[in-house]
Amino acid sequence: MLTETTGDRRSGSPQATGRDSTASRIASALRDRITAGGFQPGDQLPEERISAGLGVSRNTLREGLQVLVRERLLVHRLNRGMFVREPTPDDVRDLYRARRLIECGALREADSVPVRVLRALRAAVESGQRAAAEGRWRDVANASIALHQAIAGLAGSERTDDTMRGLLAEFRLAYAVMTDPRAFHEPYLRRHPSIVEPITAGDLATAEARLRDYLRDAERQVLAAFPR
Amino acid sequence: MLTETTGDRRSGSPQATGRDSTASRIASALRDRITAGGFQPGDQLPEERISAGLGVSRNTLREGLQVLVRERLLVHRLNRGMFVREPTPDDVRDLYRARRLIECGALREADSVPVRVLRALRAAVESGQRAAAEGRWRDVANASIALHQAIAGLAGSERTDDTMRGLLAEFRLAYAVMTDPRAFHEPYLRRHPSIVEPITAGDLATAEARLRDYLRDAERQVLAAFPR
DNA sequence: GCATATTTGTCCGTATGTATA
DNA sequence: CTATACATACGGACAAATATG
Repeated sequence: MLTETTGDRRSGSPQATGRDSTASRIASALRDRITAGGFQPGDQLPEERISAGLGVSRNTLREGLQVLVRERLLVHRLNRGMFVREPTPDDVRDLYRARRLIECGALREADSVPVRVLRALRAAVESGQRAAAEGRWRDVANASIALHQAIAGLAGSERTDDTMRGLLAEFRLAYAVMTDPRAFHEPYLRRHPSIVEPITAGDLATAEARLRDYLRDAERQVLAAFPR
Repeated sequence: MLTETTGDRRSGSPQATGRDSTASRIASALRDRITAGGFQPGDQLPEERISAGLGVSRNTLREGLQVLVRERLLVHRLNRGMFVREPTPDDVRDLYRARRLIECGALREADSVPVRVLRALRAAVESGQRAAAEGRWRDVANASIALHQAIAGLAGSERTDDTMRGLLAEFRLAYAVMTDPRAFHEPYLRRHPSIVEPITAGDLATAEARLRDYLRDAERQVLAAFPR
């Protein structure tokens, strides 16, 4: 079931283009739905149904979908259509390699920790713990993602931020195979403070070492959660 | 002048789709032309002219262009059209930050150097020197790019390779501001062997240190080459 | 293995809005 | 200020590929 949204076309002005093109708004809307779990990996996105649901033409929809293919959230099978990507174990290994490079690298290259990043780190830890206490495991995942995004932000590079966003979006697809989000997130939740704490203290080397262990363990556990 | 290609539509069968969609072939064709300098930064790509030149409909062209926007080779100005990106000094700084993270990180994380990478490194050094000797400065740039791509390949991650490809493609746009390619590439050409040599010897730490210096100097010089 | 229905791939025409000479 | 050129977005068409009974 695809539960088409009614579409959030600004009703204020007749054909409010808002700020950017319809195609990019379509891409954002679908990206949000995919990463929020609105589609499952492997689901097809039939052009007719989706375009009707979003209230755009098929051509415009296809423009938007190209972007998501480039972001690896969708795969295109010629003459078959668009499908939500199903990450393989190899994908997971690749994702963790890329994350190690960026996150550990960001910690190593950073010569200072901007307050902006510190605040983001602390906010992520706190909101993660609050969400866990209330059993909102989806929000726990969001907090974890925000934390790792903040770490990547230490590199101070827009492009790196963007790359990281893409990797983490792909990760959400991998999370979808998790049957028990609590069992997965809870142990790592506890380790978040042990990474953020040395960052606060300016000891980035310790933070990097702990992050490296954390990522290694997480990789193992994600892989273990794969069927077969 | 845009020197439209005649298009390589298979004449054997009526509409041979070859292997992948027309949109992605369009994207590849335009990406090649942009990175090869077939368009200058700032050039507009009018839909009518380009689609006619490539022998595809405007709809199909627009699908392909989305990909290049996502790759940052084109910028989309609403109601104005698509333009080849003009990197700013800030972009250059960001690109070098991202490159340092990936290239130096790849050297650090690597625990071994696959023969495949070694061969690529040596081939890049050699073809660069040959091209320089014959004054083919565009090929010198290509060799340099191949070398850095190979270094990133040490990470052993497809996604990292892809990220690197994107960064280097953007770099070609920045090179376009260089008035004198020889003056820019020659000094770095000499430093290539000093980076590859320790890699061959398995001394990745030395290679990383030299690469870091190299990137710092290159960044300075690229920035210096910017007008104003 | 066949006939049929569905979906994709690609094109065209066009109404409307926006910028520029 | 009005042409003119161009981009935006839609809808319809139809062949080819694929799924379905």
